[in-house]
Amino acid sequence: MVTQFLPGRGPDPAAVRGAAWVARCVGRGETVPLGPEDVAALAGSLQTRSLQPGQVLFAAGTGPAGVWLVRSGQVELAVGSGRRRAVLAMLGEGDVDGDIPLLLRMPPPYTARAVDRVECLFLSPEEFDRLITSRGQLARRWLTSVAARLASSQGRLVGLLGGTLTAQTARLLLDEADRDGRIALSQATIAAMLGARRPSVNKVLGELANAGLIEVSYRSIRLLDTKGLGALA
Amino acid sequence: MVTQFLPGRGPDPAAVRGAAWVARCVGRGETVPLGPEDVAALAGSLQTRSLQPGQVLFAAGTGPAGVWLVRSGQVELAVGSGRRRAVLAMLGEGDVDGDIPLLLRMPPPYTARAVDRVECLFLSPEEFDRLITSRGQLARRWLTSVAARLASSQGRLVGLLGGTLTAQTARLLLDEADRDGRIALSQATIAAMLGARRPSVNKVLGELANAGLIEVSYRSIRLLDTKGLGALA
DNA sequence: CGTAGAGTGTCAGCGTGGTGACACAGTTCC
DNA sequence: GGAACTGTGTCACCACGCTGACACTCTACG
Repeated sequence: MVTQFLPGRGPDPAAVRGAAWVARCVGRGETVPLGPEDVAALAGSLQTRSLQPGQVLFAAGTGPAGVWLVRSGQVELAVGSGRRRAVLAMLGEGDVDGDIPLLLRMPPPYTARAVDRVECLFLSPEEFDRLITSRGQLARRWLTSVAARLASSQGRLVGLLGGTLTAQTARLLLDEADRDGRIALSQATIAAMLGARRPSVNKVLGELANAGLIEVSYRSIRLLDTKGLGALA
Repeated sequence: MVTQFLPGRGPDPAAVRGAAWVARCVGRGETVPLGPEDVAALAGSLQTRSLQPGQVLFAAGTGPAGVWLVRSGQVELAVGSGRRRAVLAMLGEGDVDGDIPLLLRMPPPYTARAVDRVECLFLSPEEFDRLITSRGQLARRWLTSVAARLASSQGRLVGLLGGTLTAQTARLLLDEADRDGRIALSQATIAAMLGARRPSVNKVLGELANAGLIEVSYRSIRLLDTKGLGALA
């Protein structure tokens, strides 16, 4: 499922909407606004792609695939599989990945896999290179996007380095919750994000639920007491 | 101790050397060469600064201080103190930090502190902003620098998520070793980088030394068998 | 040279979290 | 509606790493 801008036939409306969305979501708009030409250049390069649950966006160790921008659904960045699976991050709406291997010219160290059905925008390696090289504002904006990811990665690091499993779990829940205080992750995935095992995470979640801090249901957790969780973390 | 380029009196030789050094070290030179004008602009903005052991480059939660480029010595990026100290990274020659808070317009989440006597180059927030905004090649180059830091942070994340303390230690030693296979860190610092306690790390290092994989001395470890360590990790 | 401070080696006791396993609940799809 | 699958709750046993402590060694510096 691929749609692409065809030069000479007018811009693909889906790509134009996608470009406007990128202009809002990637990096910090407040400080580095994108001009109309930047958005138009984006619209000419973006493809839209749909992925089935379990489908791989790019695999660890393979040649660089391209840049993915998630419009809906969840994407898991993980290393290893089975009992040794370590989850680096979960991408949701507005998140970007795949650019780092291109910038550093090295294969991605982790595998990106769709959890749900996922709708993405996609930039080929060549298009990404061209855009970053030719459009200064876009490069500047991309800089803030990568910086934000670095900050978030360092945040995870801090979360993992300190405290008991309860504290780590509390922090992770606070970090991963969406606006409404919901976390749509299986307990196995949460365990893989913490470097812990599922039974241990299950026990901790049970305790947090008993304390009235969260509500646990199937593949989903709701935060009830953000303050309380913060105190634990 | 501050030297700065004084307009009208010709460029400060130290700043010019510093700028050439930045041109070599920051980001990936192969793919994004800096032009002579870029280097000149850098030379006009860089200050050189010396720091005593224990001195703070910037502190967690304070307003953004500026961009630091380490020319010699070690800088520790840490959160918390005492028993709860978590070390995010150790900066050595060629490493950069302090730009992320500027790009994201938020206070740094960790404190940067000199371990040794440290020689740095420094860019004020305003100069950094000006350079990144006006010099496209430099922004592009900086993008690869931040991308490299993100990759390294994710590497630490993977290291922490899996395996026993022995495996984590082996990975950390491999990551932190310099060209000659030396690691100049106290065992307390290694522990703080692993989210573990010093006695545990000491025990692991003893085992690794007994196995002939490393050699442990005062504030310093030498790798003897990189392959063997890799097998453990 | 001698002292203060930082870093290292080591230990017994304890507790958190891992292991492996099984039963059951919720979801999906035919 | 029922089968197949994925996710959750729970348990007894065990081990790895934490705690707190103390003695010793190395280095820096007056």
